[in-house]
Amino acid sequence: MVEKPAVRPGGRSARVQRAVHEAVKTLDEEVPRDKLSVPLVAERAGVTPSTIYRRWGNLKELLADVAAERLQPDAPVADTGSLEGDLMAWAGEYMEEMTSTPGQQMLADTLGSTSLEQRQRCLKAQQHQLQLILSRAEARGETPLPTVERLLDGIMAPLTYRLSYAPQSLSKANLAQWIAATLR
Amino acid sequence: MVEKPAVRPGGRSARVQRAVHEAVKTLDEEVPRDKLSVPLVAERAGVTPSTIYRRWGNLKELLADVAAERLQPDAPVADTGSLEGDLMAWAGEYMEEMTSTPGQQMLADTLGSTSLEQRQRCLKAQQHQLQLILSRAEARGETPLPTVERLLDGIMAPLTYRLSYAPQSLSKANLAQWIAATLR
DNA sequence: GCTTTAAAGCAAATATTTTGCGTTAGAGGA
DNA sequence: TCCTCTAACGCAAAATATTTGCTTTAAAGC
Repeated sequence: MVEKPAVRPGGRSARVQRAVHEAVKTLDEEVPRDKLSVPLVAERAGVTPSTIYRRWGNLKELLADVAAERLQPDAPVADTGSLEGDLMAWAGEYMEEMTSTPGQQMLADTLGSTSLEQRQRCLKAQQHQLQLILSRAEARGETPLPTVERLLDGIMAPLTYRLSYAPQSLSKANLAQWIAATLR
Repeated sequence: MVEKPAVRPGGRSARVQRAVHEAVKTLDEEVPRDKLSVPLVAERAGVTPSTIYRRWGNLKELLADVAAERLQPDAPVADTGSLEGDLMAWAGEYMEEMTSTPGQQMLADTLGSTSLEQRQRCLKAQQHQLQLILSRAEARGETPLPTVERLLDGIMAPLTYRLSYAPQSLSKANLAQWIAATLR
């Protein structure tokens, strides 16, 4: 049904994937969104357009794939010493990243994609990060601890909702309030 | 900067807009999404493709425009006799609509659009509906009343988040719980 | 090494998008 | 009511992008 992104992870396939992803990321900073095209990406990546069409289908899905990958956490979550602090640090950084122009693009790319798969990757990553934060809180002996689900509904959901519908209305104060209310 | 959708509301312009919107809506039920194209819509609507390109820019923006329009409430909100009941009825209907395949498409179309404008239209509509429900509750003497903002953060945000990231995990029970927690 | 094959390249065939210019319909004034 | 003005549309040619059939390449597995 759905092809895995890297059937032959070690070789040419992987090289092409890296080159194409890299090309998308650099071009996205150089050209306005409506000028970004498959042939342009292909040229920068040093591959033929048909390779991209055969592998990703169309520009939209390629962009969703790249965005989903970029949303995978690369840096470990900071340890501030408290659950509330960790949440504020992590979600605050996420908020900052996603209110920027490229961040807004990434959000639109993932949410606009036809395939649920990419969004599920992002959700998994968020769940994983939150679980990590919760485990640390548990090790510290903080209690009572909320569930990951509760953190998603209480913090990430309103954050994401506003990132999409009213990004200019977002502030750290908002975030702090959601976190406090969710931990109460 | 951003052209108003109907500069000459009474005439040919409006007719073309209606025909194009109508064409998108019917075609969206007939052909798979990746077969939907501007030329196809143009033919069905009885206009030339260049008209659509000049007016909407590209397919993505056209779809976002149509989706935003469809998300404008047409039916008045049911009056169930209580704030909680009204919220459950209204949000429940929304949830049902948006978990369907065309609903998921509409959501992706609006959230994937480059222009914030369309999403703001949807937000305005939701705020308006919620305000209506709150006003009725106030007339009934229900108290204390939450703010519209609180309803958005507590109910619509988690609903929307799950509609995008994990639609299969949604249930009426979830919704009821968010509503109850938000009114508490 | 050899064989096998998934994925890439190439190029021709289609399809879509853009653009310049002529035409039309409706808004606003006389 | 008629006239004028112009935004929006139609048309068709040019420019781009997408699809497709076939060939070639490189990496996996023996």
